[in-house]
Amino acid sequence: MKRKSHVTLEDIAKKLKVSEVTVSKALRGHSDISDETAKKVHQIAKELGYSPNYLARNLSARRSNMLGVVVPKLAHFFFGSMLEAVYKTAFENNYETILTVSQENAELERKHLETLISMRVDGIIISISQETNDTAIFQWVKKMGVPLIFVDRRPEPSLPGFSTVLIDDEAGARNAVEHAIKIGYKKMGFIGGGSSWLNIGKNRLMGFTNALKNHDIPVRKEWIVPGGFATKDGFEGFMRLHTDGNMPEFVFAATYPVALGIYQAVKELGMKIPDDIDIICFGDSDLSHLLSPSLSCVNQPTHEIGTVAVQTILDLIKNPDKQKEHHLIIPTTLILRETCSGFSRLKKTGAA
Amino acid sequence: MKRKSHVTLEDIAKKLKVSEVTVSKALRGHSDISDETAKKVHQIAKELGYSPNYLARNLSARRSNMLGVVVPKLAHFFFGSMLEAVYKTAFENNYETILTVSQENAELERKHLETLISMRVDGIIISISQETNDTAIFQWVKKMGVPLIFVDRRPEPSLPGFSTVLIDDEAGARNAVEHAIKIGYKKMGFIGGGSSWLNIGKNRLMGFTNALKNHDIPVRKEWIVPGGFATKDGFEGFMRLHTDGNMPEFVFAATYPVALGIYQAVKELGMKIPDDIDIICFGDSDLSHLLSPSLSCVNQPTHEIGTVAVQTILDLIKNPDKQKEHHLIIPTTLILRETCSGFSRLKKTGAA
DNA sequence: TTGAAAGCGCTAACAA
DNA sequence: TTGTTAGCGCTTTCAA
Repeated sequence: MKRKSHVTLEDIAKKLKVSEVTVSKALRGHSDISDETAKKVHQIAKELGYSPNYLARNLSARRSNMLGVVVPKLAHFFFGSMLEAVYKTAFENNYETILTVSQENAELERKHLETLISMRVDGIIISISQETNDTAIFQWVKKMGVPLIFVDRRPEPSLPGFSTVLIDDEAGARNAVEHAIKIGYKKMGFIGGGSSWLNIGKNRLMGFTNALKNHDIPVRKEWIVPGGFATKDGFEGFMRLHTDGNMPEFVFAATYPVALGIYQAVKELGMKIPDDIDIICFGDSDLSHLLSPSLSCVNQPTHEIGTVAVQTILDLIKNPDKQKEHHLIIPTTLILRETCSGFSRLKKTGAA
Repeated sequence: MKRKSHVTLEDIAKKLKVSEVTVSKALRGHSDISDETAKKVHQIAKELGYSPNYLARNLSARRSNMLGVVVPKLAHFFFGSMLEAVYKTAFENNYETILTVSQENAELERKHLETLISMRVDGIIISISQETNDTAIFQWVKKMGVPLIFVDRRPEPSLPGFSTVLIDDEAGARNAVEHAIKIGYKKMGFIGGGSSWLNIGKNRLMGFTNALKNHDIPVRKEWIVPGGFATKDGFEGFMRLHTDGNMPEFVFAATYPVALGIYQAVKELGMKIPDDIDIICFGDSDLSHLLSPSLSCVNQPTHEIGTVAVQTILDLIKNPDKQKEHHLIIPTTLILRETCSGFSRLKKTGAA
């Protein structure tokens, strides 16, 4: 494990016959130092191949310039895309991003939070796992003096004292379902995202039921199939609906992966979208438009979420005193493609 | 930026009237310490809410238990999926993963490598950007005494002194194209992945040409459209092919995103797969089978790559002396779906 | 089994 | 503008 030790401030200082402090300041562009000295220092640092030791720097300075991030999944378009923006914005603000993945597992999530605290990150951005229902760990993080914000997914009910950057889940789902109603659908189903301690499942379902209420359409329990947020939840959910017989004519998928699972189930069952079942889902992806039929979605601006999340946490880091809560709600847009288009409905009514 | 300071070893030591060293050892399960003392120490640590300071620990111990990772893109199935395995394997081995994203940009990649060195990661796993053609930075990393391995993408020609975990690109592409030839195609095209300083583009193209050579089919330059590895490269590549007129009957896509771009172009041009053009691509995704027609692929075992990459770098970290190169080549499998199936070809020859 | 001493490489006061 | 002093919180000898 031993390796030839790195060049240090001391090496540069000795070579130039100045103090370490002078070198340290010069390297960090401190205004104290004369242009001449600064130039020399940079010169020698380059010659010697100096690489500052962040461990030492951060330990000494009592801040790490690191942001901790916890997400439930990586290989999903939403998180991958959001994280690109997080990395970019953090980098632009001179922060390093320490990413951890909970794999939708509450225990792993807890360990990751402990690790991030031990790494002394300056702040934490988290999108909680679908299992997380114990909020003690977040209180502990807070007690450790590290600001934490929830992005996209937060505990339900909301946790006082923590800022959030959320999507307008209720309105997004409601608008989509009202669109389906306008086209003429009356038998409405909902699949996925059922855990009652997560905001996104609850609010999307609420948007769904609100849409039905607004149009005096009865909510039928047997057409609401809760579950997780993954592809397999969509697949199994639709299969269950099918086994029960008496299908709805439209389903709202709680997430994009859920919609993929539904596509898969529909294909296996030899059914057709939109003829046998029509669909809109919450969340877009770069290839929704390549599915057949192309999938209509409630679009979440993934990059904006990532960017705003970083800005929010940086603000909290820089102003630890006025710890008032920020609650940003980011609006969605409905993107209509081939599913649930007026056209597909017309075809059907014509045929009926 | 100030915050109430954390609990330290000293706090625990004072409370127990033992030395810091004893506490440090006890907390790390060092064999020196009596069970009794150890128990007490853990007890108090818990009571006080002690969280070890990794910055201090790593600075003092001269190793960080951190792995640095650089990938070109995040929102792509291949990297997202590979990274899940990297995180998992690293975690199981008590390593933290520091992920950085180059966005296919060589300059950013260089900065990230410098940052990782400054963070004093114990080793680096990198999949280089499609722009990277200056290898000096890798030599510099080596000089800094930090082991680095290339995974999936490495500079071309290969860089002596660095271990690699690669896919068998040549064989994967060759087998796929030979399959297409067996089905009866003779007019063969290749789109994407053109930069000659990246192994994957070069070797996949080589597999393509080898397949043609093996079957005495002439390689036609105008049907080989180089470019990058992204969706837009596939789209633009296919459009160029179309503008030139005189299309091939089959194209091999250098990557999965390239194939998506081709699907998009085909759709916009009002053409049909596989009737007008047939396709196989290098790299699978969780929803290839939902495309229409479902896409046949050369499957790369993403999880295996990530796992093996971590194992390789850990081995290098643990045995810095015997620095012999490891070169792992991971085989691929051809997954046939609706594109380029015998069936689709039969239909066509029947119709021709 | 325990602890004293020395330092990892850097930065933040404060003096000069 | 530069340097001195005093840590940051921990681990690694090595002696007791």
